[in-house]
Formats: sequence, C-alpha cells, structure tokens
Amino acid sequence: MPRNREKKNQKSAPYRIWGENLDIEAIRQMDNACSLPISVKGALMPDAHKGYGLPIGGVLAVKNAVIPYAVGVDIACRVKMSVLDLPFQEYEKNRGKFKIALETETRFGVGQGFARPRQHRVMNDNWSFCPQVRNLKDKAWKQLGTSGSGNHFAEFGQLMLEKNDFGLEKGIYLALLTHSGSRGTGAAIAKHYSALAKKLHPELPRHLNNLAWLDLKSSEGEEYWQAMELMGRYASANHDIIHTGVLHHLGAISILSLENHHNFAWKEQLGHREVIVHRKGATPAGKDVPGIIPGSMASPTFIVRGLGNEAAMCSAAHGAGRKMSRTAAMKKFKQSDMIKLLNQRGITLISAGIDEIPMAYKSIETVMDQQKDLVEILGRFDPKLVKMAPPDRYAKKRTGKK
DNA sequence: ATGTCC
Repeated sequence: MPRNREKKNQKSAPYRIWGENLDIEAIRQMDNACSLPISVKGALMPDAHKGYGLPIGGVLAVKNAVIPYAVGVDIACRVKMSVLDLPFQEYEKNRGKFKIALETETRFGVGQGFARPRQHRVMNDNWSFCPQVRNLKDKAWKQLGTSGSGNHFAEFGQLMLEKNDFGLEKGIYLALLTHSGSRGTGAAIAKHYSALAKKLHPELPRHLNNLAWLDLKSSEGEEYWQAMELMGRYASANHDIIHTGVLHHLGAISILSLENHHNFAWKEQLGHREVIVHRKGATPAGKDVPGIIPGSMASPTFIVRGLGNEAAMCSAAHGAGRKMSRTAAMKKFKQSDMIKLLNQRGITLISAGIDEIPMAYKSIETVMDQQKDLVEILGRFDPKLVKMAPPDRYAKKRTGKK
C-alpha cells in the first residue's frame, strides 16, 4: 500500500506489507524510506520491527545508490546449516562431545575474538582499498570464526526433510546451524559510512537522517560497496571456520550445506531497470532459491525454497521477529523461566541472556503462515543444544535504569 | 549488533 504523508507534491514509492498487526514504528520507518527521492519500491516482511533507518524486515529498491543503514549495522549477517553424516542418535549418545565442540570452535560475546586467531583465505583479499577497512583488518583477523552476541547462535538440532530434496532422502538428520555476521568489523564499517552519507546529505530532515545514502557512482559509494562485499565474504568465512572446526572436532563430514545473508544489498533487475535491492533482516527468496529462516532457541528453523514473488522483490522474513524489547524481556522474565521452558521442550542451553527468551519472540509458525506466497517449506530443524552469548554483565544495570 | 562512555 503506497503512503504519502511526508511530501504532497512528490509521489512515494509503493510498498506492500506481509503479516498483521506489525509494529507501527516499523511501518512509519517504511513510509519514510519510500518517501526518499531515490526509492523505487518497498516491501515489509511479517517479522518486521523497528531498526535504525530502515526497519528490520524491510526491503527497499533504490536507483543508483546504497543506504548503509538499509543494509544494516551487521553487514552481511548470515545463517548457515551443515547436515552431518552422523545419525541423529549420535548426538543423544554423546551430548558432552557436541557441547565441547561448540565451546571450542567459536566464541560468543561483544568484542570477543580468538587468543590464537584462525586462518582463512578471506584475509588474503584486498583489505587496503581504503584506510577505514585497512585499519580494521587486524580486528577482523582476531574475530575470524566468532559468533558475536544479540540473536546470534550456534546449535545442534534435528532436521526433518519433508521429501527427497537437495540430493538427500526424506527423513531425520543431525545438523549444525549457526547465525553470525561481520562482527565488530562490519559494525565499524556501517557506522563510518552512515556518518559519511549523513555528511553528504545535510539537506535530509531529521526523520530521514538514518536513511542517508551514497551515490554508487561516487568514490564513497564505490568504496562502501567494495567494503560491503568484503564483509559478505568475511561473514561467510566466519561460518566456514565454525562449521569446518566443529565437524572436524566431531570427526563428521557435511553431506549438505545451505546458507544465506539477510542483511545485504544486491544489484537486481526490477522490470527493465537495474536497481539496488536492500534486504535488512529479510531472506532472499528468488524462484527456487534455498534459504534458512530461524525461529527462537526453543522453536523450529525452517528450510525454504523461494517462490520468486515479485511484489516482495523476491524476499521473505528472516526469523520470528521480536514482540518484546530486550529491556522489557529482561524486566519481565527470570533465568529460571527460560530454563523451565527449555526443559519442557527437551533443549539443552549452554548459555544465553534472558533477553533472548522465546517468549520475547513472535510465533515463527504464524510468520511462516503469513508468507506462504513468498516461500515453500522444505524442512524443519528443531534445536536440541543451543549456545548464545552469555548474559551481558551490564544488562541488570540497564533494566534498573528504565 | 557492536564495544565501552556505564
């Protein structure tokens, strides 16, 4: 539904909403994004909620420009699944070994890296095309193979493939699922280029400030694009290291691997013209494109195949979406509430903050129902062993303040 | 989501 509140004499780009009763703030942010003179078309996914500039769950096509905060702070945030060659029962027989594998092969928490950094060919890429990126190379190296914080996780679970697919037979498998991004490096790049975009667009009113863009033909725009693509390869390397390390630790091999970004921008065709499509907290869902849509730590993740719906610019939700802020969740629930729920569902939690409690999320099943015209479900993954960042030691202080 | 100005 096109909206046109900000400028009466200039037509806003149209956008459609999937899902019901979405966060009013997210809708307002989408209105704002579609009112930009560069905007061509938008879409709002059923897991949408408020973010910086573009909402999480926002899809935005623009002309010849890129908006750093429409890509997101965690540039190239990504999910990856590896199906193991071990039967699922192998996990039940030897949980301790799987736990140690997750503990050993990645690191969680803000600022965390490896004391003995991992190696990856992505570090041989060009990191010297601008000073901002060059100065971050050392941090990026130390954080290779880490998972970060927030909603990021590493987990083992049971994958149920609904039919013969991906060269595998219908049935039950043991799988590793991870959610990580470009860590401190990507965040620093996002922050730098968004500040630069704001400086280049002093004419933007305050409510559009976080949507400041870089012209793709400008040196700044080209530089951001190059940095964003490097972060794409870097985030992919992080998952690669985790999966290679964990599987090696277990003496397992991968019989199927699936992965996708959900914070990124792509050059795509929209009708006859080339546009830049930003997907911020949105899964690419082009025709027959496989994707992963995670729920919370106690609800399923869905393996999907895109239906190529053009109204949504070939996109889908990237998860259940929060229904409660982190602060509200920390105020309302205790650690024991989380443990109780996980026990009921037979899930072992290694660590997580209360702000990630499943009750703070919408129902993933509802979100999937609301996007039946965007993706087809091919399988579900039920988490069994979950690791997330341990509680933030300032969390209590912050909730106390509000 | 990050990292530190708490």
